[in-house]
Amino acid sequence: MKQTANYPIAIVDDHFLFASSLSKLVNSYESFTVQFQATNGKDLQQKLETAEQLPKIILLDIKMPVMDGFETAVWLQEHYPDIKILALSMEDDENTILRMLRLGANGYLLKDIHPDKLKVALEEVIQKGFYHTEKVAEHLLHSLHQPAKPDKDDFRENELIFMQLASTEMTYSQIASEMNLSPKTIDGYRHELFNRLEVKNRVGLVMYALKNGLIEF
Amino acid sequence: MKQTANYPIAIVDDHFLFASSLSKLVNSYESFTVQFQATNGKDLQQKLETAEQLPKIILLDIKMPVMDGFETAVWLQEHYPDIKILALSMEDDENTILRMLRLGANGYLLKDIHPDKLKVALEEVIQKGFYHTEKVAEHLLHSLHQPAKPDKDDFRENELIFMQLASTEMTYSQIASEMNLSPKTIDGYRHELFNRLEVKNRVGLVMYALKNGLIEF
DNA sequence: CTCAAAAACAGGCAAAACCCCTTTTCCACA
DNA sequence: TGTGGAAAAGGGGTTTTGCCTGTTTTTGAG
Repeated sequence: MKQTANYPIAIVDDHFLFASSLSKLVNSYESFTVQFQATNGKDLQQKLETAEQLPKIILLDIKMPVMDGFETAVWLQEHYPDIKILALSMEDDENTILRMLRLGANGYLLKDIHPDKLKVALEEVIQKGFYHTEKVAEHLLHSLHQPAKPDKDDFRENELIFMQLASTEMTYSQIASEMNLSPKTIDGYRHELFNRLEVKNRVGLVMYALKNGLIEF
Repeated sequence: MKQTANYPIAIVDDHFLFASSLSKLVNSYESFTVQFQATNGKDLQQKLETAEQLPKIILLDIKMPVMDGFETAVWLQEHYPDIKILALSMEDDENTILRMLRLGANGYLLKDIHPDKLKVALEEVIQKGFYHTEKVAEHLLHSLHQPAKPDKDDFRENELIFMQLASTEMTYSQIASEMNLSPKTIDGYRHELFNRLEVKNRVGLVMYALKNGLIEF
């Protein structure tokens, strides 16, 4: 048996089948061993507290119930800054990637990569501290030329509520009473948002909000 | 080494990392061996043609580029009716499940199941010819009480085009000229759809169409 | 070829959406 | 404490949408 360093890995993904399969794959790499799996951020918190040994790298899914990848990354940065985070996601949405990297992820892998890349990624994160695929780099470069997509933080609470309600069949005056505001204030919200987002009408506003994840549908 | 039956399996999933990981898992079951992986339906077609041995079961993802799970299931039914299909998806949307089962899938697994269930599912499909989790059964029972969600086939081509255009910032008269129809005809489409879909206005129509996958956004 | 169903088209009217500009209210902060 | 800027509210308009009640044209089965 060869004597090589063996790094403990944790996998956080709500898709149990995927997480388990991925474990098998990671365990087949001789330098890495999956220490535990968690199904969301909360679950991870508990498992880290009771762990006798901390994982070196956490493979972190983004879309999860209860506590998603973003929240988890923030929490990890605060409580376990030494653990490297490798985000693992299907979303190749530029905003998502950027957001995750800004939150301190040491790499961003798309779930459709070749398994060999995962091994390389793990190794590079251990050695260099980070890893990025060409695809992610490409996306990042692209996003430099593309105007930044908006975030929920770019809007006031009332604006978000208004947009959510604008996506229903309510008239503006109904929205006004729902929000305990004058119809004229709603008129103002609309005008302001139309201008800022460069949309021409209510449908345009709703589609914009949906496309950018500002409202649920 | 125990001497047990060994069934060949094929995996069709565009997420290469998941497919590869899943292979490891399936290969760890002594009665099953992954014969090949494909990244979409087209890819599967080619690999089946050149395969010296046909897989007994195909683990089939639904959302895939090029040729998705639905198309693939139809094609398989026609060309290789003996191969069992186990649909494997994240969507627990009732319509999707029903549609897949109607297209001849012998089982429907959600990607967040426990890996043990996959083993059971594979075994049962071999023995009984089908397998369904409680969750799927539950969804199916639920769908009996829930009115059936609409399909693209429930709409005429023009209605779908109209709905797609209604989700833009165009006015109805602009939509009319875009579709080379009189504004009054568009008026008629709208009236008809509002009635049938029980929506009150354009936003309601657009949201309905989006929720039911009738239009892209 | 015939005829009934459907699809397309139409006028008119009220309501809602949209637009521009002004005034009041509120609150942070100097 | 009063003041400047932002949020809220208002007045008064045009355009678009939504909803009737119809008529004409197209389509397709027999």
